[in-house]
Amino acid sequence: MSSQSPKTTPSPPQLHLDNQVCFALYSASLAMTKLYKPLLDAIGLTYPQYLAMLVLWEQDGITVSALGERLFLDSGTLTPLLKRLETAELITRLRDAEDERRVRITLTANGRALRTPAEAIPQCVLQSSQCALPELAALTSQLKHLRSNLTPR
Amino acid sequence: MSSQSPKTTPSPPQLHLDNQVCFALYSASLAMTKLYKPLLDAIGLTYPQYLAMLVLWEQDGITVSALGERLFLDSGTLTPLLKRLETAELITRLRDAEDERRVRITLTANGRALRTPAEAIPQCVLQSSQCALPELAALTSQLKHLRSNLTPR
DNA sequence: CACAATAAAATTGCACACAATTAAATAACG
DNA sequence: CGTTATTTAATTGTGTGCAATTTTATTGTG
Repeated sequence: MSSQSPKTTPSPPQLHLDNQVCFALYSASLAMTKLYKPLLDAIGLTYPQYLAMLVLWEQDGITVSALGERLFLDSGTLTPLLKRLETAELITRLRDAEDERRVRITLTANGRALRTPAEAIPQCVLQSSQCALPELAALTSQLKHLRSNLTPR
Repeated sequence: MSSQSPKTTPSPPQLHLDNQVCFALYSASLAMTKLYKPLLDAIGLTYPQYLAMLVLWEQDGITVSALGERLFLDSGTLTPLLKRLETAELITRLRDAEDERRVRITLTANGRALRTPAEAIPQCVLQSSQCALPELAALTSQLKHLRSNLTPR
């Protein structure tokens, strides 16, 4: 004799949006990307392009597949992204003479030089995040742990 | 007099990929989506469509903008997504008679019925994540806190 | 009531993500 | 040595995300 419609039951708590880790993760990640947007616009990169550049600043001359392993992305995502970085003259894409299947990504002078303005970004993000550094470090480590649990070997 | 190339300096630690919260967040979120993929394929939803359905199972008849506020997504993302859910006959999209600018999203019988198989998913994800529930709950709350700090009011 | 300001969706254009397939090169093996 | 298997990128097609613009409807103001 409730006033509710006879055919519907309330959604169970385990299905509530705000109880889902997956949504907290998804929405926090999108919010983070939006925070980076204006900073990256200033140096002409998109967020995934910035991640690729972070790897290249550490390991120049890496192959597409090695880059993909660092970023957890495949050639379907990376090939067009890298072509755009090439068009922007930040990298070159060259077949490896040793093994013609491989494509090596090498920074141009422009690409190397872009690191200098990029070095200011992490500090900038830290401040906007309104979070303490140790808190963020702890979160990073928990997220890596979760990621490694979620990623099939 | 080092053996290194004279023009390059090692990338500073604050730029290292594995020291970035943003990348931990980004890569964990993508890994989570991949974990959901086979479960959602079984009920014919993509991951963002599933999130929209979670909201609708809680609040049927909501407007597009209210849905967007829950999901932190705008009409540019939601309109095509909702059209696909309409084509799949899970929802209807109807202009509000009170205010013709608004579009109300209402579940169809199929859409309501889909909740039952969906109820098994969270348990399933929990197990695959190899994480303890309290750990995930704590992470969820930290992520929400971060998201609210990152989201401009 | 006219008319400017505001609000809600939709549209357009660009850049991811990713599954699935294809193409080319190398490795493995009988 | 030749054929099969494997590896590496590229390609194709679908579905997001999001900025910017457009369209239509409502609200606010004189």
